[in-house]
Amino acid sequence: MESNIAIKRLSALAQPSRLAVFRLLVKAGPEGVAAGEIARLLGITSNTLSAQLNVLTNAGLISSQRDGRSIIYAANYDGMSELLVYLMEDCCQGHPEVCAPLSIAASRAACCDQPQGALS
Amino acid sequence: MESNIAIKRLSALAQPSRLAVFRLLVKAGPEGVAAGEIARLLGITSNTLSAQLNVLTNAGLISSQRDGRSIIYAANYDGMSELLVYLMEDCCQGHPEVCAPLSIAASRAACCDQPQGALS
DNA sequence: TCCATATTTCAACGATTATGGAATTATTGG
DNA sequence: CCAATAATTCCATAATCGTTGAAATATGGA
Repeated sequence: MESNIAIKRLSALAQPSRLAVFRLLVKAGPEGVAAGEIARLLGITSNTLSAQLNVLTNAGLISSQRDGRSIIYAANYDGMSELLVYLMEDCCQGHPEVCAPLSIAASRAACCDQPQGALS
Repeated sequence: MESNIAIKRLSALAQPSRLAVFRLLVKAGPEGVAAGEIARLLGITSNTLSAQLNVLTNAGLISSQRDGRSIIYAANYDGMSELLVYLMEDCCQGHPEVCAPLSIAASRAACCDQPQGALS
């Protein structure tokens, strides 16, 4: 992952409305939520939300798909995953003991009951 | 973790110089790096760097300690860990299959060879 | 005390960004 | 084709942010 893409994603998430939108979509799962409903749920005007959705999309954090008159937005889990990897990837250079808590936190925060054998 | 703190940390990291500083300190480990050396390594003027270090400090991502004439900065791994947990904490509400790759990525990116039994 | 080094603070400029009103495009149903 | 709904684009304004020169503070050594 390139630095400028990481910046783009961090910038996209570093704004209250966009972070709320992203977390809403993360919670909503792969089915996604229509733009209008996002606006209603978060109390944002539609044109402002449109700009925010555009930023998140350009950052590769969400994707969209038309469904009739609505456009459905969904979180891009791969994009989020890449960012997390980027933020953590240099944490152990010569100091594995330092970021052990980080590793544990990541494992615990990530999915509820994943089999630990999943990591090759 | 509160939303505004997450925003503060994401904002702090969402800037090229600051992300570079943070990753440098993450790589450097707990011994840290003096402000002047950070400036030299990254080619940033000292006053600009001082402002950046202040932002990272206020976000709880780094901490400092005087050593003679120099001030040594070091990454705050706990602060980073909290942010990662916050970003991931809602990813599995009813859809564990979706964020399994994220969990695997987190485990793989985090420390090199941590014993898997470390997670309770 | 005086000087050099290390870092921070202050003030100001230029650039970027978030926001909302108004107009525009796209889709559905009558 | 026309009206209604859904979302986006355009434009202007206000606010925030990064950067730098210059001055100020803190420490160590002579």
